[in-house]
Amino acid sequence: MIDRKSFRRDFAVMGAALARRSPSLLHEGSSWQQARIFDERQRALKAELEVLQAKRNRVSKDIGAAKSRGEDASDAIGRMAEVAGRVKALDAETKEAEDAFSRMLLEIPNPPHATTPDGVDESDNIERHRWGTPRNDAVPPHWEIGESLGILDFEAGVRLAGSRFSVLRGAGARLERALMQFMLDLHADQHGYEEVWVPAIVNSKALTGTGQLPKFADDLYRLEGEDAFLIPTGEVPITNLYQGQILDADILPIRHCGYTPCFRREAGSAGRDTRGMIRQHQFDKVELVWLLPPDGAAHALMQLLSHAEAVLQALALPYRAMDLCAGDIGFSAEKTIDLEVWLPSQQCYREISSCSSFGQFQGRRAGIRYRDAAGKPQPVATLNGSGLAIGRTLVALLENGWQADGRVCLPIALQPYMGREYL
RNA sequence: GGAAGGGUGGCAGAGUGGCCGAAUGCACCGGUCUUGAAAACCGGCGAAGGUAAUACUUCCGUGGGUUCAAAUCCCACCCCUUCCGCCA
Repeated sequence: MIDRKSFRRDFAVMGAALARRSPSLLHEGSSWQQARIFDERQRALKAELEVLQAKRNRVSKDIGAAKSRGEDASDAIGRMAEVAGRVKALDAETKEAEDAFSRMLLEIPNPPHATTPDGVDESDNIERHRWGTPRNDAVPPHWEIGESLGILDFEAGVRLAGSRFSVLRGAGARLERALMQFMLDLHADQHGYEEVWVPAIVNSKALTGTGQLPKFADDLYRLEGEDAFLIPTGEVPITNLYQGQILDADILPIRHCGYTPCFRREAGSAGRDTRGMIRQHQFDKVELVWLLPPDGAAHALMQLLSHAEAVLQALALPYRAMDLCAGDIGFSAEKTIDLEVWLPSQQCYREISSCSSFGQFQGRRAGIRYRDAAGKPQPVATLNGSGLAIGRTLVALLENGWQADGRVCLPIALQPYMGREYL
């Protein structure tokens, strides 16, 4: 959520930043425009209401005092009955305007950070750096490799749940498990994250806290008849661990890693990546989450990124890092750096990790605060990134480790977890 | 799912219509004392809006109602604890 005070004070500046995402965000009738209208209305009503409330409180106190002296107060009580009625009506009106204002604010995305480059879509993203040497020989797509090894079964996935679900068998299932364990061990032991294990079902409040709701309900699986959703990413439960809390500054930064399954309806991505396990309704991910004072966020994002990169490097997977442009970053993010792994069958880089800084946007929405040097509660800054998406890592390992003899060579780091060198 | 009890500030816990944004204790912050620390003593100490600063307003699980006035009374809902049922 954007800051209300800045919204009022720096309306033009903030609007200009938002326009970098898309000029349509500022159009007539947009949440941005409506928010301003409701805010003005809400403030005017509140001013009027508070004067009345003050009067009511004052006179009520006098009535109480008079009664305790044994005096008759029926005259004042009669006059206050009318005030009470007006307070009630005005209060309802004020609440309505306030709620409308809040609803609009929740629909406004985070203004991009100054260091987020201009651009409208992914073609405007800017490469920061590359690592590793991509192979250029002909490699079959991962689904062919997996099926011929008997470790990937897409038909079974369809039978059980429909398209975009898959089944792993034998060494494939073990590889999925090995990757989770390897990644968690790396982050917990080498990078100093505290590992957490969290629910894969959360309520709407948690999803509002991190920004998935109210705007993106269509992307989520909702449990029927309950205020409960399958998580689209571990970011939601892990960040919301601290929802509504005021944290002591000396425990910051808080840094968590955690494995969760992720569930996405993929509404609107029909036809994209329909084959294979690049885009599934259910996938596994190891997530990295930071909570910290805002001034450390930029530096922390670079550290977080390096932790995600460490996984790719340990697995000897070539990748590149991309600065996402203002038109391509997610709703809650102010800055995002994607890691894209080389997929030889497609001869291109594909997203495998997304590392974002949210500024105080999520801290404000989720009510996660810390005490600054003056002891004042302030929203924390949050950061998160995939470290990494497991399914896509498995895909990358199959293709990058594939040999002409049909076998797949496993990276050394994974061999202890797999108990073998080849698939 | 059934029954009973309960949700108050960082924590514990008092408060059953006005003098309550809320006793008290702990924790925390500042000070006195001390070589230093502890103890003791003195003072401070919830959040949000609002203001130049005050004032003022709101918040006692959530939402509604009664009343001049609600933490306190009424209704609905949510959550927690314990017991029973079920269960990995």
